[in-house]
Amino acid sequence: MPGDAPDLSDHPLMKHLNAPQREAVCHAHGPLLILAGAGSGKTTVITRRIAWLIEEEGVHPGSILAMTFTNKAAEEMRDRVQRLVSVPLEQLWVSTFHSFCTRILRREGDRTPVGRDFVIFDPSDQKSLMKQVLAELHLPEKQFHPRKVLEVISDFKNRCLLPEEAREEALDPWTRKVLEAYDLYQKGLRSHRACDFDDLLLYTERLFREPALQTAYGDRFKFILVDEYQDTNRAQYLLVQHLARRHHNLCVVGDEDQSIYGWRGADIRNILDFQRDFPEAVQIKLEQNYRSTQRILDAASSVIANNSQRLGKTLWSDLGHGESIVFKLTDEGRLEAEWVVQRILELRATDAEAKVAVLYRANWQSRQLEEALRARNLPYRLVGGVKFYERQEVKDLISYLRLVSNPFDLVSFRRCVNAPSRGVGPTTLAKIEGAIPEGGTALEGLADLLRRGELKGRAQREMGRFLELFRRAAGEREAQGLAGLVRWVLQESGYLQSLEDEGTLEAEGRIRNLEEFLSAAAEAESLGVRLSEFLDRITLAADADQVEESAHLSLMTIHCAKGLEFPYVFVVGMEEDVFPNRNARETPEGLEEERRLFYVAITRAQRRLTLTAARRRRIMGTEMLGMPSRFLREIPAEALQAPIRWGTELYQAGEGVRPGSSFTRGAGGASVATELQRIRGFFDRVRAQAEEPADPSGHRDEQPEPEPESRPAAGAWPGGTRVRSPRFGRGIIVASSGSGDGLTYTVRFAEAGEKRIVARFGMLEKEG
DNA sequence: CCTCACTGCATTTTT
DNA sequence: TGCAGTGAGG
Repeated sequence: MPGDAPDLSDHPLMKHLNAPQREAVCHAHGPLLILAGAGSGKTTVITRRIAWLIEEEGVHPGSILAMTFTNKAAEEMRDRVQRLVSVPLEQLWVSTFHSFCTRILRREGDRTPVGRDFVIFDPSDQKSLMKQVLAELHLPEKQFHPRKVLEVISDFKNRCLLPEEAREEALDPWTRKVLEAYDLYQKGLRSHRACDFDDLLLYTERLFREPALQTAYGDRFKFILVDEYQDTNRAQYLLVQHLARRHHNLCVVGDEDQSIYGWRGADIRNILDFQRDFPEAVQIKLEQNYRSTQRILDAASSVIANNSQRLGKTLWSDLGHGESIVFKLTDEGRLEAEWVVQRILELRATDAEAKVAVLYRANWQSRQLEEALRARNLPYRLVGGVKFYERQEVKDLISYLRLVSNPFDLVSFRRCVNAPSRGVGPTTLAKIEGAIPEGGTALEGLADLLRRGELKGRAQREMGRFLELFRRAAGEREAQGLAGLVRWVLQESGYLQSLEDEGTLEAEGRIRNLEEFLSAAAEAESLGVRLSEFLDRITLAADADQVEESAHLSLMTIHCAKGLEFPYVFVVGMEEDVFPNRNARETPEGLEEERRLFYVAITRAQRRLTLTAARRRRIMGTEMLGMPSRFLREIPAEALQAPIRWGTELYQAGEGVRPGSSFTRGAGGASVATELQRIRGFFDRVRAQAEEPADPSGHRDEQPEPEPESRPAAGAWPGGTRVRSPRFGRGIIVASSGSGDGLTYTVRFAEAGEKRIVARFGMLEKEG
């Protein structure tokens, strides 16, 4: 192989590497695109390449910048490089995009609207600020759902558009209103001296547009490496372009088939177009998989082959064919969970140490699994869900610390001023906020109010103490360090006391959480972390960061599982509307992303993959019938332990029932039993007409049997149709689903935002 | 101003 | 199902 002289294979850094991997490791200069299939030893290649640069090319660690998406990935990368090289790596920049940006903004932030002592707002802070904004603009939350508005704003930010710049994108009245909210929201953030997650990227990208800074940092980072490049959004893309413009030593690693963050603004084109951005780029494909058996890879390849947005890779393995993939259809969600638990118990009987993961599409699906696991006393590790730092008591405590760190943070002020309860309600709060001097802080406003004697009774007494707390906090911070400050705040605020007074089991749990927080602070302090950095870390901590790979049984979403591997993997909830998710189903791109997600799920498995579904399931309190996921059809029959007998299975799963229709037992309509009867009758008629559908070898050919729920029925209005509703006014059809009586449109109304309208009831009229 | 109870509504996925 | 937002009563 050219460029792969035989002597290189003997190099310690090349040990156990295949030819493309070696090529990637020693490619030092010029742009490089590494298309790393799942399980192809990507991290090994990246870390050895960094080691190679340092040891063989003599590159100073301080000139290397490596970007990842999670802290965990960053830490692992740093650790592994450190084991390979002989020099200390303090100067090496390995960090997530977000912490990289935070670091830059803390250094150079004088040039941004929020200065360098900003706080980072997490989603709940964003939401409370947004509510404030919507109230101020008199926008009803019914039509301007705070989360939805924030989503649209986030979209703009991910594309590097500030309010003024997004104007031509905002065509309909609804979006124009959102733009007003965006503008006010940014002003709010500014006066709080706060950044949300997106601002970190956006502001940093702005900074790097300045020639002076671009040159300074571009010069400094002579070698840049980006992991998970397929997940970068526009802001991240531009950021990297700015930095790499100088030296062109940009190595990006990614896999377009594992791009699963499109909804967060990730743009798969970034990786698809890398060759266009850097025509001289070298492309290396890593296709040998060291993780899974061939059977698992066959299934994965066959599934992903249904996607169009690809560069194309074919994974192969020399680990042998391995076990067949099992699919189990159960009657009901609870039985599915119990079946999975039963299989795990059997597994444990032969291999007590077996590492198992149960993966699902959305967090709510963990509940039934947890119940089944607890019933059998099986310990497990749940990843994601309610995060530690988002718990009420922890957030309360954090709000004190944030206010100490940045007194302009009004959201935190509002939170801690009445936690524990100090008799400050909306009235007093409004008074305080009204007293805030121009460009001043809430604490100053409060001090003013007290001086003028405008607070009476309990409020006066409590607020005096509250203010005193913050007067002394700075001193305590100096004198006691991080952990000392936390302990002091817990005591002096009366927060701990109020929990102790409660004396309930719940309060005890909260106290334990606060103690855990305290030890986290102590640990950070021992590492020399200061308050503001500690707060940054907390808010930028990700779900994926808390994965313990030593756990024997892990429950997590597929998103969280990306990058991980497990000998035994269960993927549960393989049903239409669950996976693929109901909302993603509407568009081809959405469906392709779901399929990539399934691909990610499959390729987590090393030895054994089990897929399960349920015919009936309680979702949001109502009984739903679901059809098996269309993705199951994309798995080759040869890879399965037993063929999926579609005719029969669909029969029992309730083909012919409108997905999304629900039955309330007895009440006013059909019971589940009579509904099933109806379905059986329907299917009996189908079976009478059609040939025996259970032919195991033929089921893949009878394919594209119309899928009534995804294809709008004939006569349905296509997307883009302008309509009028008596209730919501003028709008435009964004999507449609179902057929017949179930035909449902998703309509973006000019005034009312997006609504789902059942055609039969909605009285929609076409507009000329 | 706080607490409790009721109702109505929503579930993707996360740095 | 469970949470969050609202309203009545203490």
